Amino acid sequence: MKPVRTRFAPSPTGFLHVGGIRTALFAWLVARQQGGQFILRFEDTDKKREVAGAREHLVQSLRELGLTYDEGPDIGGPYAPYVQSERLDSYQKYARQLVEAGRAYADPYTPEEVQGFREAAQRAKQPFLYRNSRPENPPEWDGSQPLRFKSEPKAYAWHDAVMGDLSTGPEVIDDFILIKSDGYPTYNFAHIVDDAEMQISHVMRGQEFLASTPNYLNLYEALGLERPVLATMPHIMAENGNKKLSKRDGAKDVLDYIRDGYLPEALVNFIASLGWNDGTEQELFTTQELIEKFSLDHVQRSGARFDEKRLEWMNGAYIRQLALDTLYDKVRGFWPASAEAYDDDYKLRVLGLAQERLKFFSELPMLTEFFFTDLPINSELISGNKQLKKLDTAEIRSLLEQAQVSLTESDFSVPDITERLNLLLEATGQKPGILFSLIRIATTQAPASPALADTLAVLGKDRSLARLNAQLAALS
RNA sequence: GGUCCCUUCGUCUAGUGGUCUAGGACACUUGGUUCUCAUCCAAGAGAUCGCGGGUUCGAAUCCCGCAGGGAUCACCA
Repeated sequence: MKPVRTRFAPSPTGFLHVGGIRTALFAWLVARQQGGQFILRFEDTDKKREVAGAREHLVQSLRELGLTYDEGPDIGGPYAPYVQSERLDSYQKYARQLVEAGRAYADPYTPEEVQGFREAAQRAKQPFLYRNSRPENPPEWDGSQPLRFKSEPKAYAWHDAVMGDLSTGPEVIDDFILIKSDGYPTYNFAHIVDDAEMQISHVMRGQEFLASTPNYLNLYEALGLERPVLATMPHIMAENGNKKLSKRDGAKDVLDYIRDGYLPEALVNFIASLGWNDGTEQELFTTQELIEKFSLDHVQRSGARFDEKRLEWMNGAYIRQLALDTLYDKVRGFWPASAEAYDDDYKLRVLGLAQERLKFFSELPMLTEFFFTDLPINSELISGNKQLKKLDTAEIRSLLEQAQVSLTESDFSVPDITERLNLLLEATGQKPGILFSLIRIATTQAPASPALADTLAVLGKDRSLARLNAQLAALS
C-alpha cells in the first residue's frame, strides 16, 4: 500500500471561506489518521486573477485552525518547490512527452475562432467539444500557441471515495488545453503532473471538478500514471438559497471567525460535522477524536447548509468546557476598553460570571461592560419592566433605600449578600421579581446580568452603593 | 440543450429489508432552577423519508420512471 499523502492545493485568487477549508480539513484528517503527510501547494498558474495577500491568508487560516502541513511553499520539502509557477520545467517535460507520443498538439485557432465553434455548438443546443474541430495538420508547437491534449474518447467507470461508483460515456471527453499561450499550464494539466511527482495518494476536491474527472482519467492513461484515490466533496451552501457558499453572499472566512473569538477546535468540529458524522449520535468531537474516527465513506454526498446558529451553540459549548484560567488566556484582547484599568483578579471574577453566557469572545464587552464602567441611568429599564412599572416612585424609593441600608452593613461576600437579600424580601413583603429586579437594574443599568448576589459581590461595596445612590437621585 | 451528481423534521444529520407508529443535535415553544440574560434539567411541536410505479410476507432502505435542485460544457481553478 502506498503511503498516504494528501494535499490542499488552493489558488491564491481569493480568501478561504469555511466551504473551502473543509476540503483542507478532510485531507488533513486522512493524512493524520494514516500517519501520512499533508501538503500545501499553491496553484498560481493564473497570474491575472491572483490576489495580493491571498497566500498569507491561506497559510494563516490553516495555522489558526491547527491544520499543520508537512511540506509546503514556505517550509519546503522533498518535492519542492510547492508553487506551480516555479515548476514550469516539469510541465514542459511532461508536455514534450505527450507531444512526442502524438497525444498533444498545438492549437492553431485564434481565440475568436474557438469562440465561434463554441457559439455554433450553443446554437445547435449541443455541448461544446473542441475535438469536433480538431485540426488535421496542426503546426509544430513552438510555445506561442496553446497546447491541447489529444484525447481518446471512451466511457469510464470509476470509484470515488465519497460519491461511490460513477460512470460517464465518451461524449464528455475532450481536447482540453494543457499549456496556455502564456506558457503556464492549466489547472487540468498542472495538478496531475504535480500530484504524480509529489506522490499524492488521495485527491480531495470540490464537486465542481466532478464533470472534468473523466478527462483527467484520460490524461492519466496517456501519461501512464497511476491515478490516486479520488474523493469529491459536496458543496457547502449559503444559509438561504441553494447556491454554493461564496464570499459574495456575505460568507465569512475562517479568520473572520477567529477574529470574532471562535475557538479553533470548535470551528474544526463544526466544519467537520457539515457533511460528516461517525454514525452515532455524538455531536462534539475533539480534534483528536476526529482524527481517529474520520472516514471518507461517511462523508455525505449531498450539499450542506451553513447554519451559523449551530456554530454559535457549539462554540458556546466549547467555551463552557474550558477551565477558567485557560479561558482567561484566550479572551485577552476581547475585553472592553474600560477594563484596562482593572487587575487580573477582578477580570477573572467577571469572566467567571460571563463564561456560561459567552457564545464567542467578541460578545464580552456587551456582556461585561457594566462591571468596569458606570453605565448612564436608563429609566426605561424600570418604566419598561412589566412588574416595576406598576409601582409609584415613592415605593421604588423606599425599596431602594431599604436595600441601601441593609447592604451598607454587608461584608459583600456572596453568602452574606444572599442572606441580606432574603431578609429584605421578608421585611418588604415583596417578591424577588420586584425587589431583585429593581436592585439589579439600579446597580447595573443593563438589561441583563448574572445572578444578583454574584454580580454585587464582584462589583464590590463602594460601587454597588454608589450606583444605588445614583439611581435614587435620578428618581425624583 | 448534453453529461454527471444530489433529494429523511426549518437546519446539520442517524438510518444499508423487519427492532422506524423514523432516532439525535441546532433553532423554536412551554415549565422548573428565589429577578433579567444565559447555563442546566424536563416536556412539546416539527419529516405521509421529493413524487409515481414495481420487487417482497414486509421498503426510508432494492429496481424503474418522473420531478426538483446542483455542478459542468474557459488559454479559471
